[in-house]
Amino acid sequence: MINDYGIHMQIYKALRARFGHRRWWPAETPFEVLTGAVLTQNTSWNNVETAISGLRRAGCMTPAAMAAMPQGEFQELIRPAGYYRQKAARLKRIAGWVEAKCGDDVDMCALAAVDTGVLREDLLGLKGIGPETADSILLYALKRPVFVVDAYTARVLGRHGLISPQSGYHEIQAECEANLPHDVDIFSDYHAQLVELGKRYCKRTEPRCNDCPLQPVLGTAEID
DNA sequence: TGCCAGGCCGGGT
DNA sequence: ACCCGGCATGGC
Repeated sequence: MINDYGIHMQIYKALRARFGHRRWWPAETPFEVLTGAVLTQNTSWNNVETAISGLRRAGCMTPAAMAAMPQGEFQELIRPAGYYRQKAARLKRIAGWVEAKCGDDVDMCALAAVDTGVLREDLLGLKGIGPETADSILLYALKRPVFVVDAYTARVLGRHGLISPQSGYHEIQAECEANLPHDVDIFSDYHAQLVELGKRYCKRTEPRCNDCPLQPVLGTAEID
């Protein structure tokens, strides 16, 4: 059977045929995924890349180096990513937490032993890590089968009537996880595909998806 | 040139 | 349990 997993698997196949396999998350190490996940909060990835390059050049893309860096100097390094005073304080504390758990290990191997649910709660307990950031770290850095919901996901699925307009993070996540195989590669690539679709066809400033590649899958019953 | 980008926190209802 | 203002830079 092809359609065992329902509508989301069909959408995924259509998007993948259209866009090809996406390479996500763009990062050299798991610790860099974590760093990027915090820096990209309500911020364009282009700005985050500038900040990440600076951190790499400064030798600051490791838990111990980041935790030890003077606050003012660290602020200047991440300034291009915006909200730099907030993010500097939070990210340095998060780096300290990682160092306490893993030492100066950019692969954060020690976290591999921790149960996903426990790890998620630990991450959510850190100031500066909310649901999306926690799940991005779990999926893209630590390879746990957790579906990530972001602004693109909610907008794309909402405009196609696949979720109710008032559904929150966990409802959207549950809807996707219930209709896909719990597989890290599927979750990763599907999320990346939805972002690509959003960027190209489902911009926030436009009232609806134009020329949407999903129409063959969804039929004509488009909802706003 | 104002609006937006791969959210989260804290205080208020 | 929601709702809101604040946080800040760079691109279009």
